[in-house]
Amino acid sequence: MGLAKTEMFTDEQNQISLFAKVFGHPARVAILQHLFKIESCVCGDLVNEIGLAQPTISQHLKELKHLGLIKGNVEGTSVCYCVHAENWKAMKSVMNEFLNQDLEEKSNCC
Amino acid sequence: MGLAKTEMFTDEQNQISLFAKVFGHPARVAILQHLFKIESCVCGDLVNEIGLAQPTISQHLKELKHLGLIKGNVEGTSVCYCVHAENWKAMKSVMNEFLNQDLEEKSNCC
DNA sequence: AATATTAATCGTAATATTGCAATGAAATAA
DNA sequence: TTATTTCATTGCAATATTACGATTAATATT
Repeated sequence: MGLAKTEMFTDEQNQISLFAKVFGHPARVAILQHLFKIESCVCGDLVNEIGLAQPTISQHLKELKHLGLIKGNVEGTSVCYCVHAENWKAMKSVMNEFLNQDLEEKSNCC
Repeated sequence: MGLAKTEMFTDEQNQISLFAKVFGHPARVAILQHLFKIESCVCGDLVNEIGLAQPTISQHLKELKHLGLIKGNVEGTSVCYCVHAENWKAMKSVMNEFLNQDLEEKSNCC
């Protein structure tokens, strides 16, 4: 079979894995880093910056947008993409709660 | 084609995406949460806790171990898995650096 | 030794992801 | 209108992932 049924897991587990999955490809990491670095909208030059074809970049942007992590503004013939600040913050809090779980020293058996 | 060539991206981007990918499945998130919650080694009862077959859980554990996030100790016929504290901490710092990037307000165009 | 228990591995089917050429849609420029 | 530019969409082919039955390996128990 393919993927596990989401009913098997908690909403939180599904949400974490959805966020993580979108970060699970270096092209999407690169896109996001670039959007952050430029501190502004970035239009079609993502295709030039990252060495992938335009449809491929477009597809990765679509996934990021679908999750709400970025938003796109049409400006003439080009489209301006930005990090969606509030949604990024919300994602961060979900991921941080997961990543910052602490191990209790008392019962570290391995 | 399949996956992008890692040469196209920075080591950091590849590392982030590798960590994220392993969190990109709810079963692995559930396994890790369980390992944290129990605050100790967990052996075969992961199979009972999570509703997946034993080979499937074993495969997920293998991926987590391969990335170094958990370690396994053989104890008789059973195996005890724990979060690898130092490696988890190292992973956290890589992921936090990525997640905690800040947007500059000055040029938020969208 | 024979049996039971636990977990890893193998093989394979089902599904998802990735990448891109080709094409289409929408706005602009000539 | 007729290019031109920019990006989205479609339609594949290649590859990766997921899940599990069957089997194997290793230890424990009888």
